[in-house]
Amino acid sequence: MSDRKSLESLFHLVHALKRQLFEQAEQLNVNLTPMHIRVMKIIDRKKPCTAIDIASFLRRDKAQVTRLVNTLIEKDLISKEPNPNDKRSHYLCVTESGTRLVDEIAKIDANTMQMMTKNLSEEELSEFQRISSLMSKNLEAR
Amino acid sequence: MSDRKSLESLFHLVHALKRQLFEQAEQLNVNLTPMHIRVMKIIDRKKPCTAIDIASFLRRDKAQVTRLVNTLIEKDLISKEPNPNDKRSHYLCVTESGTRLVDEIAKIDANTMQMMTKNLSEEELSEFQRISSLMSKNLEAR
DNA sequence: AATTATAGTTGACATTATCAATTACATTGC
DNA sequence: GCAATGTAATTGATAATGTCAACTATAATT
Repeated sequence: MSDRKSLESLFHLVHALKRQLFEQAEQLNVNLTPMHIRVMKIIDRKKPCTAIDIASFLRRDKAQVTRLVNTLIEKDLISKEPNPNDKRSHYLCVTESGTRLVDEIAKIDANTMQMMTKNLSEEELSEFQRISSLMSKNLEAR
Repeated sequence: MSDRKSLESLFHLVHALKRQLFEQAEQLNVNLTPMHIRVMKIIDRKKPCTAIDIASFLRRDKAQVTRLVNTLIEKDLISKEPNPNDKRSHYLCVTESGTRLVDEIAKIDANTMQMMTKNLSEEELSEFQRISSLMSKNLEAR
């Protein structure tokens, strides 16, 4: 069960979290996926924000970002503004209805976070995050 | 960056780990995916093992397990034996070539684990696993 | 014996992800 | 200034993972 040298506990957490995020997305009633929601949060936080910013933050292919962004534009949650420094690029901006969605996301997010960490101390949580960062850096440093 | 109340560090770890597992799978040169490899490990460890055992351990749909198992059978890595207690069900058994693969997997796995946790103490690692378990239980308990 | 439950399979489909090729613009070095 | 090279974004193709619903066959329950 508690195999010191196995990743099962992490795998199970990841899977449970994924399901949780899908349910979160459903609660928003706006037909978006978890990745769309992550992108909304990123655009809301980082201003100005380009597609490349999103791709590099998420460490994802630009192709995926383009498609996620397109859906968000179709749904009038974000808009593309010209990037004065680079005609190839655009600034992505949260619209009014996008802002309302981001507010909803924040509330639901807080609930999830609280549920997930309800019996953990601040120290345990930050320790968990510190170790997560170390491990991902170990994997990425190659 | 180090947002106390965000899951970004975990998300990044998950993504880095996923990439790592794909590379592991490629190293095996047997055209299997990370999930196939997880299933091989499960069948090897749990004897006897049925498809339902795998589904419940992975918390995955039976449909997915059926397909993963079928690929492994096609590649002669596991075989289906009759389950004497239930004619609907089968015992899944690692074949000879499957056993050789499992051995290779173990080696590559150990390398990954070492790389990922190289600057972590035993205590940190087990703390990480303890917290992971707690969080996934929190999410699953509903 | 009839009803209900379970093991496994199959088909359809959504989400996430990557790669390669392309277009348009930007930057660098001559 | 201009050629070469690099970068932002898009599009098409495709793979891996995951879920749901419907189904068959067998098991368990009443």
